[in-house]
Amino acid sequence: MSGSASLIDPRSLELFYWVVQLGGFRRAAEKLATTQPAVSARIAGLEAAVGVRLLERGQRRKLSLTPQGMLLLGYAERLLALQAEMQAAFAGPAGVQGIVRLGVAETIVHTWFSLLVRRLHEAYPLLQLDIVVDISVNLRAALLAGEIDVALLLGPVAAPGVQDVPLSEHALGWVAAPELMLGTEPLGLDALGRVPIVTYARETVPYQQVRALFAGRAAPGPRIFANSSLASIVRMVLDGIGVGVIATSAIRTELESGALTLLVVTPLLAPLRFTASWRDGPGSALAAAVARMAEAVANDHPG
Amino acid sequence: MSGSASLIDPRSLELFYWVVQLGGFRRAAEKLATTQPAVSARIAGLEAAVGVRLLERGQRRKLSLTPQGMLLLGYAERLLALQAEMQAAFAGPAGVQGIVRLGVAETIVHTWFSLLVRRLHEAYPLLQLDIVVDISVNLRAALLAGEIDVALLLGPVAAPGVQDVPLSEHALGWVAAPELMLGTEPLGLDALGRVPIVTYARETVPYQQVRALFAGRAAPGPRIFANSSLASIVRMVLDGIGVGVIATSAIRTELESGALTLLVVTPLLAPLRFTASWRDGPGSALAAAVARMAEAVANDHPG
DNA sequence: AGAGGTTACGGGCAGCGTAAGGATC
DNA sequence: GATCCTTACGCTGCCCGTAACCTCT
Repeated sequence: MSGSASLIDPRSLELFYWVVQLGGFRRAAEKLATTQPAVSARIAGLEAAVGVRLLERGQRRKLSLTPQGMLLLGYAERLLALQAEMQAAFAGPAGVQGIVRLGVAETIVHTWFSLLVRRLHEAYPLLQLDIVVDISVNLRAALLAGEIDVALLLGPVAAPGVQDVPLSEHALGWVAAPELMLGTEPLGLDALGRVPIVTYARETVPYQQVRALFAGRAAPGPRIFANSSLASIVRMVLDGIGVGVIATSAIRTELESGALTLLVVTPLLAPLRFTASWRDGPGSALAAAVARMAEAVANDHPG
Repeated sequence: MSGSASLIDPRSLELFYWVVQLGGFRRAAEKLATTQPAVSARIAGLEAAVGVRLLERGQRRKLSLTPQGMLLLGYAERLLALQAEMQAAFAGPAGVQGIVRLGVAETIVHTWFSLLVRRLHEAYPLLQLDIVVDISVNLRAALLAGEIDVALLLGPVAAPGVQDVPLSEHALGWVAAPELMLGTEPLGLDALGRVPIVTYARETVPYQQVRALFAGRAAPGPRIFANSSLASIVRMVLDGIGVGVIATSAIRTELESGALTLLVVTPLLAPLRFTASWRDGPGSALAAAVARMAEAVANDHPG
């Protein structure tokens, strides 16, 4: 009957845990930095070991747990928690090692992100980072899909199993190259509507904010140049293509050198509120440490 | 400093646990069916992983734990207990597998032992047995040294960490070949003292009992042939060398066929009280199962 | 001198990755 | 057709066992 062949391998158990958490073999393979066939084989081995099916991978491309799978998942969680506790008890900060997949919004890349990386490297010399830069909406999806472990994004993510800690606020500013000669007087929306507005990509908060400002006005909406690359946006504004809506903290150098000037505009744009967000659970200690470090660095460098 | 190289391997943790429990690398290697170099390597790996020494193997050929070793041992116990619980939850009886090193007193070998083996094989088809037959005093030492997992011996062992369950009693009988013509009348010690007495080895309970019977008597003590092999003892008695002191249950066939006759002797010898004894602790479930099975079989076959 | 632990070295095998094959929407 | 899981296969690298060496009683 139940051909219980070998003993339950703790290593496979971790894989099983992540397969369930992330809802797929492929996801788990990514998370654990291996390949899908390896995951298949290990899960198959686990099922052989317990003698029954653990996962129903049949219908609607959705994985579901068998009753025994539920039972095993419970043990897996307890075992992983205990292991994590043990590792933590022995590995001082200098001994911590592992891979953290970190998603970062571009604004943060252009402010204090490299400082965070440096601090992390000092505190955890063995830590490896896989860095993905993308817009917040994509980072959020990636975090929920388990493709990244921590995200520094416009948050909070506010999803079950995800922790958020607030980082510093970054004010959005209207900026332009001096050659546009928009002056230093307060400007209204009418004045702005006549030049192109250069800002972040279509799915982002700043883009939506700008769009909302002009919505419902009689005058025709402004031309908005959405751009997924912050460096590119800055270039365009420097070149006088239009006015930019950019987090001022990301262009501190250009503002201080006078290459860009800050316009006084009413109404104000709401500041960007970033969070460090990570999936909670066993083994999330590293992710949490990264998030906490980000919090500390952000506090040292207010937007 | 602490060159924390890799993660703590649960497999090595089990080895570490047994090294501490059994007080030596060699013992642990035996227990886990591997070699001493393998144990050395794994412990060294473990110490590299946590970055500190776990065992002091210096002085007086005695292993002692460092403080970190104590800490790790605690985690090892918790982890192993959890693993054992998980295995038990999944492995129905038919799925149980493992190796049990079983020590057996020879008297039991000659009564119901083969039935026990058969029952065990039926109940746990994947169970492997390593059987050692020896006299009880040696079995006790082997059990305490961790060289065997369960012993069926003249008990109880009555040591910390060792569980005892009583098995059936086996009466010791005075027996002789009919040709000796000792009759069916009650015999006294004087009559017995004139013929050699054949019984178990010098370190055994029956030998000591016989010796004690004649101690303090004026008459010269009897000649006692101590023999470590029960088969050999029976052979000698069958051949008329002398009278035997043997557990009657072990020579049921010979008594029923009339090849040996039971003598009526006063005073009576105390019956042999066997126990099934095993080391308690994580992973002892199999050993306990064997002991319980022995108890059941013994109850079915009273001495 | 003998038991216990370490070091050195060769071979076997588990488990991984690549690549091709279904199945299901 | 795209996505996800499974199967097939060759290979690497880990870990074990054998053997020689060291150390302490």
